[in-house]
Amino acid sequence: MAHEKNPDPLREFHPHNHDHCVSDAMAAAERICASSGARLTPVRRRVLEILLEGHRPMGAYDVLGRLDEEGLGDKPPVAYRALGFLVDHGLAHRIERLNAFIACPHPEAEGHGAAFLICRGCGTVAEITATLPDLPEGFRVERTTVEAEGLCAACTEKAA
Amino acid sequence: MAHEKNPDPLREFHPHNHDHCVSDAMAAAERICASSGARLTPVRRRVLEILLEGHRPMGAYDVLGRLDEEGLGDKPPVAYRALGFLVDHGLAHRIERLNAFIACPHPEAEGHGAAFLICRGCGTVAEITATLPDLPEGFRVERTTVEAEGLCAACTEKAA
DNA sequence: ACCAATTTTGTTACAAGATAACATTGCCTC
DNA sequence: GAGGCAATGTTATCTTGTAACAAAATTGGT
Repeated sequence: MAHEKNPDPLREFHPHNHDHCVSDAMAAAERICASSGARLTPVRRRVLEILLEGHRPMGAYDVLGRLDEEGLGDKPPVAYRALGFLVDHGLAHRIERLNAFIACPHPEAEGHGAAFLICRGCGTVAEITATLPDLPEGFRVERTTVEAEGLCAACTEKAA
Repeated sequence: MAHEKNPDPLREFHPHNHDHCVSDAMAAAERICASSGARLTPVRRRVLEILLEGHRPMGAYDVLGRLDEEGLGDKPPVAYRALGFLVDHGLAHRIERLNAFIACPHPEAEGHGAAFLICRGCGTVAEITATLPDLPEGFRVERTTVEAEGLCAACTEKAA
């Protein structure tokens, strides 16, 4: 099987073989779409690749710029629609604090409460799994946004 | 003393004497600014009142519209600067999912990790205190954004 | 009281982010 | 191959947010 459960949650902050991230996540995306009947069309697939290759949060207009270079579209809705599809299917996430999008590194482990560590030094974002504790009764939670901004280990050292 | 520790965290979802929210929070804001040397100037004070009276998240341009009606300014930086001041001093919070701002109902209980319950039915937002569990070592968290979208009890019933 | 330094306000002009609305094309099903 | 639905193409506009600089007000030192 393909997905161990996110072996090193802070992997993003260290050097690692990034080609594997891309190919693993693309394969997972194919499986997910195949099994749910969702259509991973060329633009959608390419946007996911762009996010995975970028390996950092990208604004919709950053993505659109890439699409434009490749002749895949130059109007905002092109990017927003593809990104919307990816987010809806759990293949990418929106980082609210950054108005940006990032590929999900392990989309098959989903249902999970995703949380994000955002390094303000280097801009790297790591996705981790975090469950919110003890919210009061009487409110039915449907979606959560959990984002922590701070400094990764390397940037903390540099700043010292 | 003024602040018990947020007796009913879901108060926002029920009828309550809202004048008390406004006057209590304004008094707390005065104390906080006085003790920290921050200047609660007329526009800043009025923006805080507007947020408290609105009692729900308001966009910067909603606030600006109110200021304009009152002759206090009609250019975006006027609103953004006042809102920035209030957020910096813990008197208001930014709700990232909504690109909006809401007054903090108990600014003197701060240092707290604020979290927000956003009802997608009625638009009400309640601020609660929640501490994030077990983030991995090796990342120094400075600020957190925790927002949960869902349905409050009343809206859940209506939807049933 | 006066001066210098700092903070706050006023204003212009944009930059950046996002979507509504509608026309067109492609895809699947019967 | 006709009808229905999903996806794309396109226009135009709307919302949100800021950089940059000028002017005024406040503070603090002497």
